[in-house]
Amino acid sequence: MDDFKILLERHGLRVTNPRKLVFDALLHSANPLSNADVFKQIGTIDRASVYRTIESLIKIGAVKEVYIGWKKLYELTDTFSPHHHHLRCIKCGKLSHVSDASFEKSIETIANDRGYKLLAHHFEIDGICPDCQLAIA
Amino acid sequence: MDDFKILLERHGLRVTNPRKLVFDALLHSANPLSNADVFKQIGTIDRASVYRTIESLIKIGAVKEVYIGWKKLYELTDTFSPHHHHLRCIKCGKLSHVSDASFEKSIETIANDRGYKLLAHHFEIDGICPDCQLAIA
DNA sequence: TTGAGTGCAAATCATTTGCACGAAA
DNA sequence: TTTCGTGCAAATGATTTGCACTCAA
Repeated sequence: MDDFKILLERHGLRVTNPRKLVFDALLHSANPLSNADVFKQIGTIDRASVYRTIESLIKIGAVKEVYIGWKKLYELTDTFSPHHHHLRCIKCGKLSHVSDASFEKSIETIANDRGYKLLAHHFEIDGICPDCQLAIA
Repeated sequence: MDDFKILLERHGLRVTNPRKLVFDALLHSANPLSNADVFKQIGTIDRASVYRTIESLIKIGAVKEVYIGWKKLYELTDTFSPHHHHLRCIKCGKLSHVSDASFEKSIETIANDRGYKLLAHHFEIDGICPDCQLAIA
């Protein structure tokens, strides 16, 4: 949270209550949250403020967008939580984090081979988790 | 197009003009299209029909959703166009198709290692294409 | 002929914007 | 004090839905 305040200040942004609340909600959530999720979870700030706050937190690099199950969600950037992707169970909705160095490496290779300067990548796996496979069988 | 008609019939769906037009628009487009793109390109059918048509084409497995630059777009499934991912230039917006067998293989490995039954995966690379790198330098 | 599919219009839901007030710096 | 950021409310935009009519089978 201190790092977050410093980041705000470094970008000339004020440390306000809504910004702290949004950051905190994302920090304490195991999964990425939608705009509406953040709004509902906090309860005391306006919808529009949630939109505007998330937007500025993205600008300063504290938050990033991810897509899970075709919805736009938000989570803290790699600065605040380690780089990972999501493995989603389509039955129970459970999300697992995936960190795989060789996978990340092959993404670099793909971009480099084609002469692209790699900036970002987005990745999600949808499947059925072990528990749900048992439940079905 | 004949395969498409057969697919519709196999699912008990009628071969209608809107369905043929939407399929045709996607078939002849080099890039995935948004709902609005399809609507504008066809011009003669209703917005709501585009939504409903795309929805049913997804159900029968003719069309799939892809995310490019955080927008929901549609393209034909692997049945009608080979499996690939997108490499996007954030400067000029150009899209390239990426097919990489070893990459696909590593996705299977990730899912298998974790005991998941792999159903689908979504992947996009954002970068700067060779042309735009030259233009900047 | 007849019911699935369409167009139209209205409803709903998500997101953005303008403005005046409140609170960080 | 002086703006920046917020809440409120209204505007915009995207998507969905109900209904009556049309046309594929």
